[in-house]
Amino acid sequence: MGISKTESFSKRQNDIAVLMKALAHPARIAIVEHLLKTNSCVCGDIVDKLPLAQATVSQHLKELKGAGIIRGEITGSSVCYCINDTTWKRFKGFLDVMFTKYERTKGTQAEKQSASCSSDECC
Amino acid sequence: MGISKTESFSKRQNDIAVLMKALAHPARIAIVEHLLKTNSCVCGDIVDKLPLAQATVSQHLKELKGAGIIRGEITGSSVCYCINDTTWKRFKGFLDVMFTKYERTKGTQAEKQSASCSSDECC
DNA sequence: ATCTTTTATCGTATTATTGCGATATTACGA
DNA sequence: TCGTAATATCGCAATAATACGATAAAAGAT
Repeated sequence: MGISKTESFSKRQNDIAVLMKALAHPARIAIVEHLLKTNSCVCGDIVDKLPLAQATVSQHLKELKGAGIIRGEITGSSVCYCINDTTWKRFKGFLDVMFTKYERTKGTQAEKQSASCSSDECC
Repeated sequence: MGISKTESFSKRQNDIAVLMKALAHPARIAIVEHLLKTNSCVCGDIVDKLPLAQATVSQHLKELKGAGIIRGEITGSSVCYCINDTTWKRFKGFLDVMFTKYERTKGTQAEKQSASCSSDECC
């Protein structure tokens, strides 16, 4: 997507961005949602569920795996995918912090923001 | 980023992907974190805080705004940015559902998954 | 050994993103 | 009105993502 000045940002910010990017495609959301629902994650099943060619699905799986969001285990000639607990918890942790920050700021400035950011001092 | 078959996926999945994509860059994470911390969101302040040219920051702001994550209000010759409450809550809602699904599946299959997805029936 | 099934990788056309200088736009002040 | 300050947009070069057919690689089955 064009050169990115990742080195100018914190590791934390880059980590979050990597996870978000991995989920920044409806096919990958579909894959993750499928894995969240059923833990049955043979690659072929995922290919069958998605309206994309096998090669394309494989590429999406690779990206999710690259970001650490899923793990794949070889079982004979098929591969079994599942959510990577460690990363998923880390992701949830990042978001919890952000959502908490939001609530805190919201709460502090409740009156000022009542008219949804249209007062002089809202920003 | 190349043609995407968005029409093949649900509105929900596309909506989530759009929000994730908007946050899939460390600069945009930095902007959102800044807005979460201080509600002071004059555009110039953000430009000063980021190691990017003004034009580039403006483009990132536009993308965040396009996804509905932030809102911009014109105040004289400057623009005041803040988190868009509606979208932010919707985003949190999407993620809450995913995290809940995860906990549920995890709980249900606690024994099977004990060895972290390496048993025969894990997937 | 050969064929089949399953998944990954390669090659490639198309399209999107990133970053920035240059320039336009808008509001304010002298 | 003219100049200045604050943002947005344009245009471009460089790079990354998407999708898929073709093909490779690995494991089972016959």
